[in-house]
Amino acid sequence: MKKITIGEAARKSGVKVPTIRYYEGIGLLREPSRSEGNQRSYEQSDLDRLTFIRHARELGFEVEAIRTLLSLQDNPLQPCATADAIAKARLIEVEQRIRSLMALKAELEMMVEGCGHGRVDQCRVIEVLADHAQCTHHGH
Amino acid sequence: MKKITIGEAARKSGVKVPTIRYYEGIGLLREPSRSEGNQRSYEQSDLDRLTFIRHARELGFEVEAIRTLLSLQDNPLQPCATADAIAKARLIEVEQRIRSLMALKAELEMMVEGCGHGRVDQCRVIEVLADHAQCTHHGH
DNA sequence: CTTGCACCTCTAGCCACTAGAGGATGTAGG
DNA sequence: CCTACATCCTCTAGTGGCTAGAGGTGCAAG
Repeated sequence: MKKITIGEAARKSGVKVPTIRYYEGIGLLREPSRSEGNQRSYEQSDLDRLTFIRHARELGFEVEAIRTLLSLQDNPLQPCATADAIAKARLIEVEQRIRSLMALKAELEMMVEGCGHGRVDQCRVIEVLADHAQCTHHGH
Repeated sequence: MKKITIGEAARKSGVKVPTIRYYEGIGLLREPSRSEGNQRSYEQSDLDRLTFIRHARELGFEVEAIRTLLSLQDNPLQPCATADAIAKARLIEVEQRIRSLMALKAELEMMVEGCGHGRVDQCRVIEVLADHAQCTHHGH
């Protein structure tokens, strides 16, 4: 089994070196064995775990959720209801966030389109910010 | 001019009491006058400013951007190109974020739909997280 | 043997708040 | 006037998820 340095692990997993050490610190990643000179030495399974973590982070899962998902991965005979629930909860969050951002987009477009590039006292951007009643979307 | 306490200002502006003090600390809000007992006393103009700030924060503008927008509001004879640029930059950010979230949504839906509610070793959620190659969207 | 990069630990900083301790003030009722 | 009790005050520290930097050690190529 060949030794993988932290730098190599970073390149292969796409997780930055300090972030790998951080994940070890918070217990997402096991403490790897060390070389004689006290340098971390990883195996393929660590790379897999790092890739899992990176992917989950990109999907916006919080570290605590990832901790749960990893422990599920480590116990493959358990029912997957928990994993399902975590993913569903995240899906709902994402859907809400999209809706909210669409409303913001509409409002920002209104501001930008209405800007006549004149002076601030006629600027739609400042005006809309100052007067919330002008928003078409009142969800916020 | 009637005195507005910080609690009233919070209720009327929708900005929480500690956040108002925080905004004062970072110089977004002027230091208000004080009562004899050293309690903050606000005016209508402070409420307007707080509402402006809250609205801008809801639109996702960063505090530094808001600082700039507020200084523009204070100098209405300036050209509004800066305000326009800030709003446009934020619009582009929002559009990118929406695109990215749509991709995440698709991926999460795939995970959730594929989950047969069986055991973890057949769970699509865990599987997709572990194997990035299964993603249809490779933007991340 | 030296150069220079990658590694080590540790602390502090980022953003925009939020929480809590410990104490002072203001107000309504008795 | 006294007593509750909410609200206010300042100050420090914590949140999440890293990131930056200081100050030092290991290791491989030339």
